[in-house]
Amino acid sequence: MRNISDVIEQYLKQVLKESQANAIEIKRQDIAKRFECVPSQINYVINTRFTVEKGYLVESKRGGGGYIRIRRVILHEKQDLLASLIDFLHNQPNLNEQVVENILIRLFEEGLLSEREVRLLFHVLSDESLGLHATDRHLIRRQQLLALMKLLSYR
Amino acid sequence: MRNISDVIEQYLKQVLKESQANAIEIKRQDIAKRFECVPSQINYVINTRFTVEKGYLVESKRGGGGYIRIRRVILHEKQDLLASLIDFLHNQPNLNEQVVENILIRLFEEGLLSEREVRLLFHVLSDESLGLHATDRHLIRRQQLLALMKLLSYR
DNA sequence: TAGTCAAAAGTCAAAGATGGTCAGAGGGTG
DNA sequence: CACCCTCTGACCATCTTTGACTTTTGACTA
Repeated sequence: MRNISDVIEQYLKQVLKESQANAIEIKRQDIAKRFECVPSQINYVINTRFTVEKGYLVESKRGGGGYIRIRRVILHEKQDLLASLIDFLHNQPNLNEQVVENILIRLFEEGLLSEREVRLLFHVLSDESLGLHATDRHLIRRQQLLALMKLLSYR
Repeated sequence: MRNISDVIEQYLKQVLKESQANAIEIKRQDIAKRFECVPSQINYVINTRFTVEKGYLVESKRGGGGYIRIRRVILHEKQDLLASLIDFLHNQPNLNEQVVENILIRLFEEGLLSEREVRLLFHVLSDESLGLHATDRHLIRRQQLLALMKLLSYR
């Protein structure tokens, strides 16, 4: 293998495969030492190889007792729908309540959200809840809906 | 477990669970000795892990015969829980990710949200999703969480 | 009763321990 | 050569641990 990133990637995937739990917890420093590279190399590997689209979920904690946890997740089969909604969100400047509702209902119809989840989210994303000026509302909704899509992309 | 704070947290929660009274009384010095740490470590654990929004109440007394009493607050009535959280939201200026997570998990523990709903909402209310400056984030979170409480209050 | 002292617990800031980010240098490939 | 990955290190953010100093409380003493 030609570069260290690939080697580290393979190593992590191997460990992941061997673990029962679908998840591993590593110490950045340890891995860096094992492969004799700088710690930030590990971030590079994770950012380029263990992304959500590739079916991985990464959490971490800093400070004493810190760790990086990598989890294998199963992607939802409706990636196309999500991609098109994400695309829509990026190009639609006007995210008023009606548009938000449409999106949420669409997600419900496609089986990605329950009725109750739609209600919760709609309430949280409503004009009343957000307050603010219209432009800010649109902006925040876009970001929050995008975060939602990202979460829905796996089970 | 990685760090002493987590260990002490687990220990205290265990003792709490085993006690009949929903409350325990400890001597700071004793706990510190048991885990071989400085006494103020205990304060750290209490301040970071046994917070109001997580549903804990802490009282203490100094001097001879001093103690620290930790009480688990259990609110069987949905309205009581929501009222106390609403109260908390109004009085807590600092609504960072950790606090938001604590609140959502509390709602889960008391049966008002499912695990998945917690994940959805936490994601939507995360730093990453909100972007913005800290103060604005806190503000928006307060409003959105209050909206959530309101919705949850009528079943 | 007032004063003193020792035994708690509290506070806070500095030091320690991790992980994250980012921009620029380095290298391989079409 | 141009471009796209990789690699590196300086600097940043966050959580934990530690210890010096402070405050509170009750018992004992004058």
